[in-house]
Amino acid sequence: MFELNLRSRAPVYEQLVEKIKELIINNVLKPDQQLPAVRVLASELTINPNTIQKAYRELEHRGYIYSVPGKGSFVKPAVPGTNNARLQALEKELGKIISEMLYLGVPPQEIINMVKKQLANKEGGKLDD
Amino acid sequence: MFELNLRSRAPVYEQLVEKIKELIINNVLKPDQQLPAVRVLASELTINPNTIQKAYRELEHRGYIYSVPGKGSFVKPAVPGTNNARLQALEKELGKIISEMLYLGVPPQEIINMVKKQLANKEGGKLDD
DNA sequence: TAACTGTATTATTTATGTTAGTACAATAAG
DNA sequence: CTTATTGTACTAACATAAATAATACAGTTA
Repeated sequence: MFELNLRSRAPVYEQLVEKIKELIINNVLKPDQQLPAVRVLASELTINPNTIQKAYRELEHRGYIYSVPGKGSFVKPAVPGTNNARLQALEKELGKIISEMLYLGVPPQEIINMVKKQLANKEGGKLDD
Repeated sequence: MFELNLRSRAPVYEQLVEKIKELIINNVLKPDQQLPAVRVLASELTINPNTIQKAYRELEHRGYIYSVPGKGSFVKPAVPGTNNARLQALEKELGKIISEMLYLGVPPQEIINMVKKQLANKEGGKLDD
């Protein structure tokens, strides 16, 4: 499914959260699609099932998946306009990145072009549906 | 100078790195300006000098400050076009944020408007010089 | 019933962050 | 030269978090 960097200073469960979140955001994992079972994924990645469960618990807490005992864990369909807190955090992050780009000497117009280019790429990516 | 969240899961030295980096990027700390001495800042924040030194070491490694034994630690002037690796990382981060905004239902045009608004704010901030 | 799901619990090991205390060389000012 | 500052280095001790290991239990499905 994906790979992990065991040497990284970032905890394994955090890496898992980021990777899976990324797959969900990029629509590689579709809404209501079932995720690998805790034990299965643990076996594939040769890490402890508890670590997977910790990642799944975190993903559920952040609203990206939902788990049903006895059935499995599934991708939670996104409901637009629901996550204003997260959106506000993203806008703040965006501000930090822009500030640092300016600091590194990138002209404002080039930053806008970067964004437009990224948006164009994502639109193209929607053809995955 | 600033405040720290000792209850946060983020290590104190990492918080320090982020805060100081932010002050440098936003030009609150000017190029070649001297930073507080390791022991002084440790005393102000009532934390161990070793923790401050660890943060300073990290900041120096990332290219934001330079330290001279016997003299002090200073803000390193940014040289545009020098940090392509960091710029590439920022562009990647930017992509992630844009992807998540789209995922949350933000229209592309609104994202561009956000960026333009942020850029306008930063231009205004340049009046600090 | 049997084989799967998620979930919970306890104990142990390992890694990292933080503090504490001490020490040394370079710099600047008296 | 002396003194007080600076950054830097080192070891030891402690606290916390991450990760593993080994079970166990309840809900679901065939």
